[in-house]
Amino acid sequence: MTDLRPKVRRRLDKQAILDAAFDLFAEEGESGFSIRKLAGAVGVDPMTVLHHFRSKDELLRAIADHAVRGVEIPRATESWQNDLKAVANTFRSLAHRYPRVFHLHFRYHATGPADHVASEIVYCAMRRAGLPDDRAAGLGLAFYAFVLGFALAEAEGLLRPINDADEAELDALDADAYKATRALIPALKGLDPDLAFSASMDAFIAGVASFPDRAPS
Amino acid sequence: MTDLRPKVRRRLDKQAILDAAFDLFAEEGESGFSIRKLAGAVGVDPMTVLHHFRSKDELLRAIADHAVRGVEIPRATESWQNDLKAVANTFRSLAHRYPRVFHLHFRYHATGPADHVASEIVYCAMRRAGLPDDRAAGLGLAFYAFVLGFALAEAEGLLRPINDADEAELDALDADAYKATRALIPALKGLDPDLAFSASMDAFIAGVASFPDRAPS
DNA sequence: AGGAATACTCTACACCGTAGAAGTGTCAAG
DNA sequence: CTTGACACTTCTACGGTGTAGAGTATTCCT
Repeated sequence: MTDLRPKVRRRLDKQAILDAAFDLFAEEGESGFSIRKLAGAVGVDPMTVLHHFRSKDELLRAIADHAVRGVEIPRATESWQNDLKAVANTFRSLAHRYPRVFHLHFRYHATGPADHVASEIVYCAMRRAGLPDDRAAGLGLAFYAFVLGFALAEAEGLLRPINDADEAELDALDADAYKATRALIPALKGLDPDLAFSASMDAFIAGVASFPDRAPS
Repeated sequence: MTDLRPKVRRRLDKQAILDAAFDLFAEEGESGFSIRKLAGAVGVDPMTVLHHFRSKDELLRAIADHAVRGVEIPRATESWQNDLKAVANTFRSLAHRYPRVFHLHFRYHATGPADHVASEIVYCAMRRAGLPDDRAAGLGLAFYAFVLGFALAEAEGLLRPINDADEAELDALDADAYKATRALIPALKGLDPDLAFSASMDAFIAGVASFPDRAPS
């Protein structure tokens, strides 16, 4: 009945493979990742990998889980606003740390322990903000999607300050039709993603706080 | 010097290939898409595809462009709030229409005409909301990232109402540690993504409208 | 010790993107 | 009309991929 030994051995190997897989994926990105490369890096036959993970898809799922498993969700505080910001910052810094892995969270929407902890904090915050249950659920999920989306966009390079080529492209736009875009070129050159993120978080939170049909807190 | 004829012929073929590529990708998803399948569907040699698109990567980029090229961005109105919502709805419905294609917008952050039109409206709205230029740039981009992120999350199934299996998983969570999550299970079962989206848009917009250092509108 | 389970490897197959050479048809210049 | 240039298409081939299936080695339980 006590089958610890084989499992110990097996689990160690499986974990070692997963660690190596994560490292390889984080370094090379999805296009540079293959089971054969991974097997080569671990010094093992490719089919050994598939013995532990039934398919590449399952391995990628495990990689996605592995990333989120390492995050520390800060405990809830007395301010729901701060709690929301803390959750948001946690996921954003996760995306910063592993920019090439982060998109897997969308493909395999992980519902591991860390995700449950995070969404509990979000839901709790929404209710503490005085929202009725249906609103809390919807806005909580939307908040989650927003945060993940922002983090992904950032990881994929969508929010980088514009370079000279970008500037030239914007400068070539019609001066009348694109007045605002052209006027903001200097601001876009000096864009601070941290500031943009915290400002937009503040905006969203302020919007939640002033939600029409909320109860008094 | 006048080499119009051959180009006309060529463009038609190239466009036909791109159309077929888009259809195949939209139907099968990225994992079911290959140059060889596409070539088979068009009735042409695989290398012909690569003659028109230098590589698969370039073809995918063209597919991403193709999707966004078809969207109609509504013209700016007198209400910047409505303009923001209109842009948001445009991209969200794009994701609804082509859920398996939408993630390409993150990989190849398209800056085609449609994107310029959309971001002009967003920037213009932010300035009309009274934000200073640096804030307008940051919040405009953040708004964009939020909207794309929400749409992607939805396309990937992150915002579907929970099913019985999900419910059982949530129900199995610790009753004390996950009070809010468990309390919201009924709301999550009846979740309305449209409502969640519009409510969160309202929240964000209300937050922008009440931004501290904005000028009087 | 014997048997069963587990871990691992080898071989093989179908599929992939694409480099390079070899047609093929069309057109402008001689 | 011939010739050359050129865009277009195809053929062949190479190295890479995920993984099914059979075989081997190791380990554990009785």
